[in-house]
Amino acid sequence: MKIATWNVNSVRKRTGNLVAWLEQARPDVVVLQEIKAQEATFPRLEIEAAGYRAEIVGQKGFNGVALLSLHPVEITARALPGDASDEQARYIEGRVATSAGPLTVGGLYLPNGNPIGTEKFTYKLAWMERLQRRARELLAREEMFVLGGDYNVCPTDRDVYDPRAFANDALCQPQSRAALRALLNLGLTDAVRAFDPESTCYTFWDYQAGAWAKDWGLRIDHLLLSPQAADRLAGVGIDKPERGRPDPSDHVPVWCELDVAA
DNA sequence: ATGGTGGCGGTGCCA
Repeated sequence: MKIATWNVNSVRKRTGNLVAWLEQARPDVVVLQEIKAQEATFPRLEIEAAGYRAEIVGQKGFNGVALLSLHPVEITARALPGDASDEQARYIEGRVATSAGPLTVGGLYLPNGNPIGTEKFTYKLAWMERLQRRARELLAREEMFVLGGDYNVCPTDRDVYDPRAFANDALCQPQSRAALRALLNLGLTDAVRAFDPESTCYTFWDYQAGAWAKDWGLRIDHLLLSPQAADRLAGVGIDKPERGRPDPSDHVPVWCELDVAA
């Protein structure tokens, strides 16, 4: 089974690119971030015509996440537990059946947190604490899960085209990185790094300043796997050509292949 | 060069 994540930066603006990618890449499950849409404006017909069922947690104008699947899904969360007052649409989670038992897929859009020194950065760190608690709950089940999404954290300086330029950026703060490491230290596997510990493996290139042409990228979209999922990890990929298409998102899809059947 | 680009929504905010 192929599990993917993609920050599409408006699902309406990206409907053409998204459907073409779904037809070609054919992920079994994909989580989308920054759909910037609610049900009324979500391109459900186009996505269903490509063979996918779609569950969304929408928000007008900002944020918004979705879970698309070729197979039946039981939605297990429409928000990250731990703060009932948090109204931002940043988390969706579902379960699909596989030949090796249930697979839980979480899709997350982790707060950007800029600028540091503000309540936005505080919110980011608090959100990461909640994500760690959710990961602990899922780990206790001793089942396969994948937490995929736009983490808005560059794990190390190797994941940044110019670490000095990002020294004061929320994506590269020691606290952000420590919170991501804490998640990994629970026993999760960064799927891309499991296969490629050295290359840059960027997943995002800013629209500004010709970043794509100069390969000024960041690695901020990740797939974190439970031990039971990591044991079946068969391959990973970053669909970099998507960034070079007309009207691209500033992020590209990241996917992993698990050695299980639907 | 304190810029630059893109999306939303119809003005600044967010990334």
